Amino acid sequence: MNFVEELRWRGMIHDMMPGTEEQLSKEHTAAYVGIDPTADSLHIGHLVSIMMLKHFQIAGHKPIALIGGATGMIGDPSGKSEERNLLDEPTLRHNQECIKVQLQKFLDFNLESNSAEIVNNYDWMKEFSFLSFLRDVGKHLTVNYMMAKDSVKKRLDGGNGLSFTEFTYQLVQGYDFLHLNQAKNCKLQMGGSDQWGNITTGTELIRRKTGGEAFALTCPLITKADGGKFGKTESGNIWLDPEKTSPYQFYQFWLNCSDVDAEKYIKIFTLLDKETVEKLVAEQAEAAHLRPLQKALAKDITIRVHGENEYNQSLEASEILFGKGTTETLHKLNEATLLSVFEGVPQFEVSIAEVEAGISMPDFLAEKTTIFSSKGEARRMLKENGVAINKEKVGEDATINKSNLLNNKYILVQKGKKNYYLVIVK
RNA sequence: GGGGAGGUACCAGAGCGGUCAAAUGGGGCAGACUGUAAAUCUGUUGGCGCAGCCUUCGGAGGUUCGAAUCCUCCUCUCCCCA
Repeated sequence: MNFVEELRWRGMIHDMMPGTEEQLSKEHTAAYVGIDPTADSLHIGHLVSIMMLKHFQIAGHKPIALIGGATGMIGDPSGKSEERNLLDEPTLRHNQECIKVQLQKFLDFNLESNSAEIVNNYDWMKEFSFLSFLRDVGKHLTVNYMMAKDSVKKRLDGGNGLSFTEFTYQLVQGYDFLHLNQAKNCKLQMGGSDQWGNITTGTELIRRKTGGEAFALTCPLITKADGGKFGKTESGNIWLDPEKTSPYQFYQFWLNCSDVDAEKYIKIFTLLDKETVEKLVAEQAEAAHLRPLQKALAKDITIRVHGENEYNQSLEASEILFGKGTTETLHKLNEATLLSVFEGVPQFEVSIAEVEAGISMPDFLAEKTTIFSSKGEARRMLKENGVAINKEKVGEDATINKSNLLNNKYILVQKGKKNYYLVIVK
């Protein structure tokens, strides 16, 4: 199965320039995707294009990850995007290094023929003078062409205006492609479907300026069945960095996907082959409550990103918290297990003296700890039967005292079904 | 530079002198149902010592018994014309 066929059955192709498939079967090709270096970690939103690179490399081609140090400073008008902050160079470099480490979990940087590579467009844009840019790049494309782009048209019609900077964005990104085309013989750019306009500006620029050939391939934007934004939770992005999103939370994110989404995601975010996926889908249809799809998806991607150990711990933690876990089993857990289960769960400290004296529920939840942001909110939730201590629902009038301690120093608080907090009593 | 419109809770958006802690929708959170799903239904969504009080409607003053609502100045945003 070639690269394009592979992506096709996985539902990862939204649009493709004619001739792309031929180019790839003709010779080994280099392709790139752009990544915004706005943080020192990737989040799962980045994963789609990284998986495209991964498949690309598996197919024997050369993947390039372009860190958008320069473009990130400008702000892509495609979709609504807020004004970006200028990153200073040390931050940029730091982010680039961190991202590289994470990319190594997906791409192979030590191959003889088609090693992955990382480049940063800041490196070639920073010395580029405005005049040279106008002469060497701006001259080759007409404003008419640029205005015909959907992303530009939308903003022009929207009544909100479009700054010159944003308008120019496509030229800068287009120049990246031209640069890589000349420097590294890169002939393909991939990205999300929202990037189509920007990518084609690049291919157009290459054609007009050098007469060379270049291609574009985009994947559909990842959506959720309920229309929500993919990869976001109440607490923000799902990061690959375990400091930002614990392996347990990471694992839970995938495990919690709806059935519809899981089937889509497993094709995109894992390398499981068609046969395996089809088997899992069949199993899901038969015994949906066992959620074979979600489990396989969560397992595969958690191991890839965090490793086998972390996966096993997350699995164990999930079983204790959601499975047969009761107050008794919690009391029976030894300290080491307890701590490893709750690694990555928000923690609070309360003094032993206060616990011995007894603390009222609203005080405990909103004052001694910040599990709730106000006592009113805590009370509300208590009334709604939404708070449990050590897996046992409690009411508004309950108090915290010594009998609630697990291993003499821990209290497990549960807000709703899925949010856990560990209070350490000292 | 001239003219116009407008800044209300997480967002969108009503309210235009008292009955406004502020309609409605979306989003969030929780409960029921379930499979840690989806859909649905219900509750809730400023703070507190919670039948009461305190702080909110861009900012600062003012009018009034009483202001999100009226007046003055400031400020920010957007649109149109030059």
